[in-house]
Amino acid sequence: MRTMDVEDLREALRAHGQRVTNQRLVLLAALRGLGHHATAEEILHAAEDRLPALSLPTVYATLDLFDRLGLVRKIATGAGPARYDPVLDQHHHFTCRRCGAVEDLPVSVDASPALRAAAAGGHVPASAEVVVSGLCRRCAG
Amino acid sequence: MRTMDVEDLREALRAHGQRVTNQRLVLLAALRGLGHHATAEEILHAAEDRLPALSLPTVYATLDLFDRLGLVRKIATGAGPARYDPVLDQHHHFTCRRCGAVEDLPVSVDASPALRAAAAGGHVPASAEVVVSGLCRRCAG
DNA sequence: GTCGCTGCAAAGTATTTGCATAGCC
DNA sequence: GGCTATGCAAATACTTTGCAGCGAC
Repeated sequence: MRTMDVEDLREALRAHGQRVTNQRLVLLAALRGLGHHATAEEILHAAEDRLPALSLPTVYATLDLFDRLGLVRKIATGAGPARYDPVLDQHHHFTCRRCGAVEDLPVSVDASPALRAAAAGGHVPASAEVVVSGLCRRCAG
Repeated sequence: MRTMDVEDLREALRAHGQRVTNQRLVLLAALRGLGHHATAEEILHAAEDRLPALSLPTVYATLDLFDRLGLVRKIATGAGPARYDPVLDQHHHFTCRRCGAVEDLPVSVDASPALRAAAAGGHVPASAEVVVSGLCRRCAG
């Protein structure tokens, strides 16, 4: 699968009538560069050398925009701050109940019955994923 | 399936060396009585006539205990406060991105590959569920 | 009687809002 | 040039913590 680069982001933003700003370009690159499911604060720090005046509210606003455009997925863990996942293909998640860590589960599960059930209930489903929760390696050990 | 009643809760608490208190008995009954995926505050209000001095920290502590004992499931929505689900059988959830509402999806999906993948990754999985997110009837309309 | 649960107050963490300025289109 | 995004400060929302007294065992 093709990875999302700067040009793709420009296009996606324009297609939705959103402005192309440095903050948006750098923040998506920073999240992707971190290579894991980062928090807003981690993304802020990762981008600070390129945007020294960057603020946390901007990070939240930008990630929220990306989430609405389908460029990232916000993952609320229930333990600590939300994590953000750059979406490149369909995958599922493990989340630790104790520390809030999130890890990808590269398995294929057919969740379409759940999507259909949500639609049948009158809702407008956007995505379906399997969430496994428990204790991560670290917290269990 | 049999529903969890007061006697079951007594047993479950004793089996884990936990004390059987009025707050615990009333709070589980209140959550079950509400008939939906309630927030801590909703549960507090639902129990207030039976326990006028009940406090929100106690509600949180009690729901957290129930969650650890597997009597309820905490559902972090990412929009608004967490919801709590009295667990009686295996089911999945729809959550609204905008208002945080949670609804059951009475479908059967085989999520066991995801459980196995988590275990293979060194984690200790406790449960797996399909989470469909999107806009609920109300927010979409 | 002991130890854990509860209630209260307070703090802490995560996230959002209001407003003035800067910067994209 | 108009209008949106950003940065800053502050506020809000949610949840947890510390401690003293009560109640289960």
